[in-house]
Formats: sequence, structure tokens, C-alpha cells
Amino acid sequence: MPSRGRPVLTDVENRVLDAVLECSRRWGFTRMTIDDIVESSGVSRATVYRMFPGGKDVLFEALRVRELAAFFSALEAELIDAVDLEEVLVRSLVTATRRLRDDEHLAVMLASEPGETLSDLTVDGLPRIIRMASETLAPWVAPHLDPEAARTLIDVLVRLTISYFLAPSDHADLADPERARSLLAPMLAALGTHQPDTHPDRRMR
Amino acid sequence: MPSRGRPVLTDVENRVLDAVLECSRRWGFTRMTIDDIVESSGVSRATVYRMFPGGKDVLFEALRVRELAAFFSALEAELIDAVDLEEVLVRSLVTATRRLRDDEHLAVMLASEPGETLSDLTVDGLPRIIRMASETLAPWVAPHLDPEAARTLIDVLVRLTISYFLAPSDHADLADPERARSLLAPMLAALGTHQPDTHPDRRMR
DNA sequence: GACGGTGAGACGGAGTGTGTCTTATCGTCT
DNA sequence: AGACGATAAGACACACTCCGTCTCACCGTC
Repeated sequence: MPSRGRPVLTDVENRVLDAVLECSRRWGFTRMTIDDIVESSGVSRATVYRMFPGGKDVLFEALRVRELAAFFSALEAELIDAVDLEEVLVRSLVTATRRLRDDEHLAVMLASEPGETLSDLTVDGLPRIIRMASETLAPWVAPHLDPEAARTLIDVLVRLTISYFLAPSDHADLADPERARSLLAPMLAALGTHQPDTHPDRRMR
Repeated sequence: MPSRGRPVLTDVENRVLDAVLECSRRWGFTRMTIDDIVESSGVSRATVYRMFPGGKDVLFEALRVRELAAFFSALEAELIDAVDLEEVLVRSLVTATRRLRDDEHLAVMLASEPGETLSDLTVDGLPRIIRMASETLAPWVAPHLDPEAARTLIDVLVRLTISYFLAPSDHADLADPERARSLLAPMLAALGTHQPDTHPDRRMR
């Protein structure tokens, strides 16, 4: 399920965004300057503005889009041999949670610019995250749920994943497949999905 | 062996330097501003300038002095029950190496401002480090070595400690007492020191 | 040889940080 | 109560940085 009509970035554009990544890791978004990106990328100032007219905001936005695409692309890769709905969702929760926790850049941004970063995860940027999650998971969920139910479920799961990432709880570590499963079970039951429980000992690798 | 006439900092001065520490950790030295320090310390701009006239450079310099003093004070605390010269030096090497490795602020500074930081560790700031090391260790070494030999030895050891910290080697992890000891042994032997002899085989001439 | 993409860097204007200064406030000492 | 020292708050002018645009030169491709 590749390319969804998303713009493919050129090598130079990727070099620029790599520089944005590095500079924002190093200086934070506020302190990062265009000249930092110019120097770090080796791309000229003129080119940066030609490719991303609008300055820092546009650059950072482009980086977010790229990282988000990479995030869900990696997530989808974990689903290839998921056998049923529950398995698809468990793996999604676990993979997403682990990737969020391992995301060094996100950690730095949360530390240095908590307001902006939290807003992007929980307010302004949330709709896009949910949309991308829906697009990514739709094909995997479609065989088991009607589109409306799927959207509703994914919406809930994205919100929970982010919330548990930001504020972990002893009661539900979503990086643990068993805990994720037990969080999901009642939801799936409530949806009235009846999955034949053919894999009593299934677990993630 | 406490206070060596070092200026004692007031509470407010310490609060300011704490803020410098925090801000330089967060923004790096270049990106840190006086206003950041003002906000982070809760001390007014006027007071900051009154206490540390000269701006960022002076503030950072004062922080370095404080941290250096704390470093050697902590080092000295490890020496209280060291029984002989070798023990004093091994503990010094081990403690210094470990503290350097655990120093989060130093790590951040090395990452974000390598040029300045390296210069402070290896060029501009090195004489001061060596001087403080000499002052700290002098009383502990004096019973075993004449002052000139002590200074020479400490000079070498400081340089080696810093070098191995900056560029670790498989051949000599100075955080490991045994490795530190084996690095020291030939040096002490060459000095012809006369220790209460716990190691009868280390003597050359 | 024309063309698209890029690097290098100049430029004015906007914005930010600096260092000083003044004034008001607070707590302490007499 | 009054005097004093220390500090907060913030205005101010100056300098510097950063921004966004622009021009020009260069290079590879068609």
C-alpha cells in the first residue's frame, strides 16, 4: 500500500530537512535559524527559500510531514503478517508507542519547546495524525469493520496512544502487547466483532 | 583541607549560576541570552549585571569556576582514607574520569559547542585545571614526592585523564581502578618513590 | 547556446539582545 | 519611625543578528 499521492521529496529537499532535524535537535525550534540550516545542510540560502518559501515554520512543517509519513510507514511494515483485527491493532499500539518513546527528536522538542510540541501532538496537529492513522490502518481494518466504526475506533486509539505516551500509567503500558491487548479487548467486544480465537498463544515476535 | 581563599558565592549568585547552567544546557552557550538567565533565575537583570559585570562571558566563566571547584572538592572527598600515593592517584584518576563521563552539562556543551568546550578542556582552560588539580592533590602527594616531581606527575595525569575522557581507548579505561593502576605503575616506578611496600615488585632502580 | 537548478553573497529592514540607568519596593538595622 | 542596602521592574539607545529577497556566476543537460 505505498505512495498515497504524497509529494516525493528530492535529495536536496531531504538534505535540507535533515538539517532542520539536526538543528532543531541542537538548538530547539525557537533558537534554530535559517542560517543554521544553510550551514548544516550545505545548501545555499537561496535554494532553501526556493524550496520552502515561508521560513522556519514552513521548514518545520515539512519536517513534521516527512517524519509523520516515516512513522506510519514503519508502523505499516509491522502489520504485514497480522492475522486478525486484534492483532493489527495490538501491533499498531505497541509499535506506535515504542517508536514514540524511542524518538529522540521528539524528546528533545518536548523538553525544549513543550508548548509547541504538545500542541502539535494533542491539539493543532492531532487531526492530521488521526487522518494519517486512519489512512494507514483502513486497509487492514476494512475486512473486519465498517468504515464508520473503523474511523471511530482508530480515533480513540490514536488519542489513547498519545496520552499514554505523554503520561504513562502503571495500568496500561501500551509498549507491552499483553497490556495493549487487554486494553483493546473490551472495545472490540463492545463493537460486537466476533473474532474466532484461533491463536491462543499469539504474541509479537 | 577546605576553603583555599576561593570566593564564597551568595545565595543569589548561586541562583544566577544555576540558571546559567540550566540555560546553557538548554540553549547552548551561543544561544543562551541574559534574559533567559534573568527569567530562569528569577533574579532581575540589574542584579545579574551588578554581580557579574561583563555579560555572558563573565557569567559562563563564573560557572566554570564554580563547577571546577565542585569537581575537585568531590574528588578530594574520595581521598580521605587513601593509604598510599598509588591509592591517592588511582582514586583521583577513577573519580575524575567517572565524574567527567557523568557530567551531563559537559556532554551537552561538547555536543552543541564543541570548539569552545574543547578549547576550555585542552587549551585555554587547561592551565587552570592543572593548577586546581595540583592544589587539590598537593597535600596528599606531599608526603611521598617532592613538590617539583608532584607537579610534573599531576600535570601528566590531568592531561591523560582529559585525553582518555575525550577519546577513550580500549587499552586504558581510567574509570576502572585496575586499569588506572597499571597505567600509573610504571610512572611511579620511574619516580623511584618509596612507599610502604604493598607491591614489592614495582621498583626499577 | 539556451535553460533549469544551484551556490555565493550583498542588501535593507525588522527584530532581538545588550548594557545602563532610573525608580519603586522590601527587609533589616538602629 | 527612619535610614540604608539590596533587589525588582522596566525604559532606553545602541549594536548586532536574522530575515527574506535579490542579483550574479557557475555548472550540467538538452
